[in-house]
Amino acid sequence: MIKITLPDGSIKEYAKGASPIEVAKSISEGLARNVISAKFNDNTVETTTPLTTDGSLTLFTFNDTEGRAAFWHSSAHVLAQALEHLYSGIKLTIGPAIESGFYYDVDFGEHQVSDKDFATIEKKFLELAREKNNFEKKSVSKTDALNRYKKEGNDYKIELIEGLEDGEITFCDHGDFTDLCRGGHIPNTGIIKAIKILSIAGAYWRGDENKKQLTRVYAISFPKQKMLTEHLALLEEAKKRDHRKLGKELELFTFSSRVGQGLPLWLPKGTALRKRLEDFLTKAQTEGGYEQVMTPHIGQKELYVTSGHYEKYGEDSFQPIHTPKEGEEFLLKPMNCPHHCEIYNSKPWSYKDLPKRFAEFGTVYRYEQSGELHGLTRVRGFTQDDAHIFCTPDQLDEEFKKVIDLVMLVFNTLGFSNYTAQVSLRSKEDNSKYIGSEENWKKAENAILKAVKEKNLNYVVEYGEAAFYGPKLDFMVKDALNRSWQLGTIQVDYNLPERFDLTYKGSDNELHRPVMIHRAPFGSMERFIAILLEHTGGNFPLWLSNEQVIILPISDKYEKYAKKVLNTLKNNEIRAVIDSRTEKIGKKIRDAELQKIPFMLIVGEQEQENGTVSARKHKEGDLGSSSIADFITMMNEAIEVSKTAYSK
RNA sequence: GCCGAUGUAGCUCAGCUGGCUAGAGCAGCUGAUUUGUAAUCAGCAGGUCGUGGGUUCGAGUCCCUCCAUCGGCUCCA
Repeated sequence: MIKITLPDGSIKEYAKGASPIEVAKSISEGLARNVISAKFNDNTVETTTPLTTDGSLTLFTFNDTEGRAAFWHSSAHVLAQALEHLYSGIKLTIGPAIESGFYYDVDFGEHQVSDKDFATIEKKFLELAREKNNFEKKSVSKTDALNRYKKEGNDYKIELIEGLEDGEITFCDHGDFTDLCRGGHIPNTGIIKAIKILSIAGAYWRGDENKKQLTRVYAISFPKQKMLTEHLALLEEAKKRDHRKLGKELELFTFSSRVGQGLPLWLPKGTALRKRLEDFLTKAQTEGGYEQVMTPHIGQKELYVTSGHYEKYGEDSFQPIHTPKEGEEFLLKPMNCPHHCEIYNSKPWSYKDLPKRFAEFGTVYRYEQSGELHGLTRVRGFTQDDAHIFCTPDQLDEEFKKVIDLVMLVFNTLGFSNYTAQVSLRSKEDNSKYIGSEENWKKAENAILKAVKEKNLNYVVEYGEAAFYGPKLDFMVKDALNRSWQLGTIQVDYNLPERFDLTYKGSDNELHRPVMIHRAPFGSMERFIAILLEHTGGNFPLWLSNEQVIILPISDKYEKYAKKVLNTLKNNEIRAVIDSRTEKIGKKIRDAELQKIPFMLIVGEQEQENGTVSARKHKEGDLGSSSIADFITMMNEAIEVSKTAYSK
């Protein structure tokens, strides 16, 4: 007998060799039906794996992340099987589960696959799934494994197997299909009831653009058809929050192919919104001891050669601007730091002057690859809410923590509670793309790690994500379709101060090197507004809305009174407009609702006589009538609340 | 940059396998209506069908180039 500890702490005895599914059966038939994956002593096991020792067992259903991973990973096997049935001679590579579904990377050889083939693939998939074949894992010797794929001529699998230790290689069979696999499957294929091929895309083998590009088939599967239908409906809903769609509807920004790819044009309403965000941050920064500076949009090439940016990005960026003078070259400013370094260099500093905090809404231009451009989140011309802090080494920790506080203020005020703090460090393997001494990198990394710990931030460490001159603390936020974007960023830099020979006079009367912090709480105005749009669906917090109130006269007889109300609101710093079209009130309300204006004021005969307004709240409806003064009081309170709505 | 898809009026879309002057709704303009909590009615106007080439008696429809957009990959100072 073996003793099995269950998640609730209870311990039950089973015959040696009992499988997780048998354990589930002993608890309830219903559970046994739904169990699709299991973990035994922290190892993922098949539901049919015989358990031979005492240990703790966790059972997973589709409701668990682990269960879904097993479900989707198993689905990838069936997808591969379906593809092998439909396309002869294809080479399989890898097929993992992802956050939402799974994919399989395939070398289709001569075959051309496009979205017109999705229906056929789905049909074959379901046909194979319905065979209800069990997933069976087996150990294979390295030689046998290699021989199998050598026979098939599948170099990808051979490469994978060569990276594995003999003795740890396993295959998984179901029906007529076998794949190299470390395991973690659902009991049988019959559990998969619904499948949707979502898209196909090119993906480089091993993520290396110098290697062959494979075809990646993305799909998602479910144990019930209804779940698939719901999932697809959810995707449709998310598309309605797409910032590109909302930006157009709300007239915030546009693009013109004549101006150029990735070069956003800010419309009046978008500009007003952006200005409001800039004002909000400027105020917070002024309180935090920052000083505003301004620098030009171009700089001599030498400036970026000094900073190291030219060597790193010069070839793949906008090329130098030439002047009538021989050999004179300017670059469009791709970042503000070198300019700010030169501002620092404009006079000698004492340790008593530091820290200096130079802030600028600095517009920069980067030649992003055409395939990378994406609405406002990835553009070629954008404005960073940039600042550079020059401080003594002693001040670094304190300054870094203050910047974290500032980022948190921004995120809390705008409701980004769902962020990931990511400590972006150098690659573990290849340090060739970074500049600066090992010692300085270590110091910078330690400063960041110390600060996040002292600030009690939940953070993840990502290797290979550092900037070439230093490590970063990045604040990642997801868009409507769950894609992660870097918004806020804080970077510690010991390198640029050296390259620009920045100094300050210490109390010892010697020259010392300051440390530099690069930081941008929004990241860029463009990307931040894009993500804000997707999070709010265009229903901005009241303090940020361009039009907080729209006045809707019942007919043009009440135009005069409407204007009086408008002026009263304006005198009280409430942003309002009048809809004076000769439309029926229902139409005006509908249009105001579609424009997502937070409050509507209906004014007609009654209101004019009594000096009142009838308020209506966006999405919520009639609030009843009140005096203008009472409405203003209510508005001012609501605006204040909207500034702190998300703070804890 | 790479793989795949898409591109018809300001917006959302129709236009089957190539066949008469390219359609609709909304938005716009004009007129009528003076309206009470999500669309008043009528009329008018609006498109070199992304661009340039080609095939054809004939191209929005088929082929190629380029441009732009979308989903990924790679990249992201």
